[in-house]
Amino acid sequence: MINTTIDDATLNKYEQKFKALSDKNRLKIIYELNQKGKVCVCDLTDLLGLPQSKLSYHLKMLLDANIILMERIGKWNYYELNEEEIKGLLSDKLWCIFYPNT
Amino acid sequence: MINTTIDDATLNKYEQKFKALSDKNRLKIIYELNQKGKVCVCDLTDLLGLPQSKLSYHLKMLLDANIILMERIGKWNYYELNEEEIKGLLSDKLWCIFYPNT
DNA sequence: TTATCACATCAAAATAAATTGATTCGTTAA
DNA sequence: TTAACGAATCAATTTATTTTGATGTGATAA
Repeated sequence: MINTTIDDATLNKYEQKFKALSDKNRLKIIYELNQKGKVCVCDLTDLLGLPQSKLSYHLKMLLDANIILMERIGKWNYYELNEEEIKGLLSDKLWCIFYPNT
Repeated sequence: MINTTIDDATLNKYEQKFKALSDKNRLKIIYELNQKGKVCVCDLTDLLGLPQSKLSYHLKMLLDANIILMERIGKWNYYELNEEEIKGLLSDKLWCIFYPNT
């Protein structure tokens, strides 16, 4: 057997993605985005009861990991799940538990 | 629509599992365990070039998250992947990229 | 029995991530 | 224009995680 190894770029990439998923606030954000679809930050602060700067911080973690997508419309920033990315990452079983609306 | 929510125990559980996956050392451990099957700690220190206490720390993270399993045989501790758990967590696509021997 | 091996655990230090409140920036409404 | 709004960003602090080296523990071999 060839002694295969795993390249650093791949490790970094998945480290980042799992880090993004490894926080209760962010898991709740993902849950809410699945429930509501495309949501602006001001609505998410209400839904989650988080202060704005904290929410922005966590949204950025998820955005940088490509787990969510952003679209600016006027003065609102709308966020939604990047379903393709999430499905490439998580099992069907987990998707069903976590994201029951799909 | 009923305003469903997600319970705290579930959030805690997945937070822990994703945290366990969100570290390069631990991703490498998982990769090696997949390559080699059941491996004792002393062999893993060689394979990964990590000091023993550091390796023990990361193995504990993975063990606590139920991502790996341990068996003590004589004075050796053998670790292996908990494949069932991992497959319940990660997508097939990711499994293939990360764990090419299955 | 004692020495050694394989490993876990511990306490301290170093590093990283999250929280907070304030500030800034672009957009729109007055 | 300017005031207000929606949201990002920043600096300081708090909190959590990781690393390190040392010590402890149970199993085996001498």
